[in-house]
Amino acid sequence: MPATSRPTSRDVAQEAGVSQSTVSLVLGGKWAGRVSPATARGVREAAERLGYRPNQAARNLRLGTTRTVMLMVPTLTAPFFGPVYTGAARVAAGHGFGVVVHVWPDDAGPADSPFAAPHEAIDGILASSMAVDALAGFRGTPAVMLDSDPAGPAPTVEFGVADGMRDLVAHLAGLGHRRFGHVAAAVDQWTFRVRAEALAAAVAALPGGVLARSECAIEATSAREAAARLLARPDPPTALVCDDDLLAAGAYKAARALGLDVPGDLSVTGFDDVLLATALEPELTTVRLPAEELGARGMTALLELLGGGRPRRCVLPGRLVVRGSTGPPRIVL
Amino acid sequence: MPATSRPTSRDVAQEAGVSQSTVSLVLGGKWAGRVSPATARGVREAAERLGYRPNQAARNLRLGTTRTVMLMVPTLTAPFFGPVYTGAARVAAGHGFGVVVHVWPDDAGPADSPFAAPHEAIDGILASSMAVDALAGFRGTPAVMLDSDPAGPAPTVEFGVADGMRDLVAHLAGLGHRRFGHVAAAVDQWTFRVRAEALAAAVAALPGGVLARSECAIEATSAREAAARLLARPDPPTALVCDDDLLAAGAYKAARALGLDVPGDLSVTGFDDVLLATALEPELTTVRLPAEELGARGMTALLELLGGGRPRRCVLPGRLVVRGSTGPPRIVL
DNA sequence: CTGTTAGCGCTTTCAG
DNA sequence: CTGAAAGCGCTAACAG
Repeated sequence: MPATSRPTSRDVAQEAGVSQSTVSLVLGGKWAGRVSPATARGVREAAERLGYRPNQAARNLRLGTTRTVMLMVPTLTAPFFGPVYTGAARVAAGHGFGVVVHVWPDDAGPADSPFAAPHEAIDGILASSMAVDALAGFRGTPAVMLDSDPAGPAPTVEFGVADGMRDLVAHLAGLGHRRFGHVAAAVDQWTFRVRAEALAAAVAALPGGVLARSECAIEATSAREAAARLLARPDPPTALVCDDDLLAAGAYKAARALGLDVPGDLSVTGFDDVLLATALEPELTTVRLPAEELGARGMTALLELLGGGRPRRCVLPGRLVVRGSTGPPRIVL
Repeated sequence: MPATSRPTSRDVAQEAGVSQSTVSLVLGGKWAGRVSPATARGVREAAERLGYRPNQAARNLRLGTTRTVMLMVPTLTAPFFGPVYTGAARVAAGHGFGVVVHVWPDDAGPADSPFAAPHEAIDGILASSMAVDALAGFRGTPAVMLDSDPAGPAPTVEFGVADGMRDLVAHLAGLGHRRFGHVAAAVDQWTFRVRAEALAAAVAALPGGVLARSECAIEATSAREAAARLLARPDPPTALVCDDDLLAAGAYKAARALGLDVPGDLSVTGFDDVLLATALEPELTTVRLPAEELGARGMTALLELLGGGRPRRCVLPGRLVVRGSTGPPRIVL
């Protein structure tokens, strides 16, 4: 049962008194010197009058295209990916494309239907925060990788995480910190490797700088334990650099359990600047990563790729946002 | 340029030595006594061998269907809707359906393409946390409403928010609280109206129960101010009931600014149980709303509706989760 | 400058 | 029990 039967291009042709192909040319925007301006206007008016919208299924069949792209993300429960989707979907919609999200690796089993999972019918892939082997099994499908290793085969849109980390260390060093602790996400993603390397390099470049590292899952409880391990060391760090805002929340808990004041006794920083950052007390000094723009730029690049272009690598700078969780280290008498 | 040219049903027919229509019947599962079991098996094997997947565009064109449903949400930046999408998409994928998200009302302008926005080509709508008039302009399209007023025309899947609120008040009353403050979301949504009514009723039913109310945007700073207003009253509340976990984070800030200990001087509760609830210190007593299941049940209902059925109203219970943010009120001497 | 025509891959009568 | 044929709405050759 078709939904509400909508006008077809034949109806428009009839209304305008022309042939179907003329309608197609005009509405497809390819009438440069092939259709008279007067006719074109007539067609457009007829289409308008009838409220004509082309049938996507028919276009897709004819063009061998689906006007659908897949956004691959590692999870949707993390607050970071909602905005990425929003940005991607916004740009896609502007070009008549839909976006389906695919969580990978997937916890759920395979589809229990005789028909294909939706990712069997896509024109392109936007893969966020993935290793390159995520695209295995999709060989031949145009893809753009987001927040991923730019050394891979696909074009990328990334954040300037290394610069962000350097800014963070410069900020803390300027306050007088020298002993740093890294509450590191134990997740094998490019972005976290870069964060770790940039942090290590920046601290090493600092006269008298020392860095200890403790790993945890991206989850508050695990982060609290990792932070506690760092703080239990002899000569504990005066600043905890966390790979993610949520980890910083765990660090706050560890500090509070030890009776340490943030930022009086301990400075804490996050990364990403999600909603949580301002929900915490004190508000979190962090590096803002423009997630929605990542999605938007990624989709722009993918559409360019689908159009036969070769998008250039794009780096979106992260911006240091100083709030109340960082301050000068307490002088130990 | 079609992506990788895939085998068609004609290829399968040839491989199996039968006609295209036979393939269609077998693979469509409608061969009950119309095709011999032997032939059917042959067709299936041929399809398997070739790795055949039916072309959705052709199916859609023929059937006048799109196998796409639209999920309408008020925003994607709130952490609540990611899981809703996940649940909906999981069920949809199991039936060969894709899900496109549509944020409404939309901040962005109209599409800048001559072609339809994707929501022009959908089989059904799943509208979450919306007023019924969100479906205006989609008259005729089957729809299921999520977390919305069940009095509307469409089938609904909702949370038992009223029961959850009653449990919360019972918990607080059991601890000894009588003076309540409601940090209320100033958002015109069914769920918040129900929360407010249930809270008011539960407090009114309590001997000596009093309730003050203060509204705010769903945002930590605004919530902090609303909570501060409540706490500045003569005879301030001993428990702050917040419409949302994020609002509770704001309440924490207000308490801390006044030097009040949570839960020693002030009990605070949230609603939803998002990630934030355990990131706060102390961890938040709240009502868990199974967001992913909301999406899954909603999609199940919508598919039933699309199949000609009439899904029954479904209520998913919320569960009180007691953590560290609630305790007995301090006795004022 | 405009119309005619073929066909994308599939489902579904209708004959055999 | 199986095959032949039509047509969903659209686009792109190719004629005129």
